[in-house]
Amino acid sequence: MSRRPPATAELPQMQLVHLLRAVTVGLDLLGAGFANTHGLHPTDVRALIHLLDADRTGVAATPGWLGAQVGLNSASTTALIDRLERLGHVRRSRDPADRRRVLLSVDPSAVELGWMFFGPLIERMVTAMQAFTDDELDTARRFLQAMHGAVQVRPGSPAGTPTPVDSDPVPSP
Amino acid sequence: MSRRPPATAELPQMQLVHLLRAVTVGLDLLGAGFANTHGLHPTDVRALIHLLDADRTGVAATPGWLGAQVGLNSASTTALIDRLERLGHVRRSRDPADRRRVLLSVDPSAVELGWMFFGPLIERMVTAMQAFTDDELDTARRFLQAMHGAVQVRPGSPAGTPTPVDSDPVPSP
DNA sequence: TGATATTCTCTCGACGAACGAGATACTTGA
DNA sequence: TCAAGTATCTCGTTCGTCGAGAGAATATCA
Repeated sequence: MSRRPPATAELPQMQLVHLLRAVTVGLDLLGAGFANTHGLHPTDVRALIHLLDADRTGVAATPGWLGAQVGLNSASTTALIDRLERLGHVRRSRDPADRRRVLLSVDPSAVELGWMFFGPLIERMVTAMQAFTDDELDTARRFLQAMHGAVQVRPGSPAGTPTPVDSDPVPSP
Repeated sequence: MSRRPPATAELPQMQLVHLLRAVTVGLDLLGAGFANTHGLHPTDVRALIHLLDADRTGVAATPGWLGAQVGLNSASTTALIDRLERLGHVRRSRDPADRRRVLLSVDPSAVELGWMFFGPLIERMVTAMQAFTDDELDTARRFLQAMHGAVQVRPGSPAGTPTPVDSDPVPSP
């Protein structure tokens, strides 16, 4: 108890921290539920999200890149891609420019799966956003960008942190 | 592609959705990094967070409750608590009122661990919040609450969704 | 009171995701 | 051409998770 920093517990800022974390927990549970509804593992869902993101933003997805995104070993990444390929959600092809590399392309079935997950969620979110003015949404956007920055650790993240993410998943507007 | 809803891709709302998801991904990776730095598993970290929340808000934590929070089987929940108990972060004790139930109490070491994780993160977040006025922070709070509501699914969540959470992790202000 | 159903937790055996170490294929620079 | 570096994959092990079911305590009703 005495170790607890003095007055942070009641600051309105702490409400926001807890709230943000609650949203995160909710999204995680949502993803986990969607995963075992479709015979996937939570990691598979996360991987699919990253692959769809890459597809959407034109980033070239390779096993190494994907492993970095989801924080996985190379061995585990291979196994992950094997699973997704076996399910028909992803295809491997050699990069003609650098034939060491393998390029991952998402199948339409993966896109469809993505929309099955995100579609209703996005719908609920967008509906909820209708209660806000454009200015307020812009404030929320700036706020989330600030939080996104606070979450990205780059300095002395002690050993084993799988976060050397090079490409920002959210391209600045 | 033809399955993609018409014009959602470029709406400013979509920016917010992607941004929120990016923050979630960041927090997840942060948790995973913290986990294997301390010889824990991501699930253990999530469980500790819930246990600390319960401790903070005065909710009685039991194995069943914890399992529901993290979306785990009863067998897995037992194993999870075994791990945490072996590490000295949690203690089991019988509920004197209902002697079927086991009450979980967090050790000070767990609280310390929690602050090692959240301390720096909260600091960065609160610092980032200083760039916002009180009104703006209030807008952000309302926005996050709306998103939190959108994330909580209650109706026909198809089979296996582990989200029948009864107690709101974020007590309304 | 006694019998039955319900609730909560734990044990057992099996599966498979993730890891570490090392092998293989390709590219780049001297 | 050869060495060093990079990208991916293979092999064997560990351990978290699951399904099924047992045990203990409580609640319900005749």
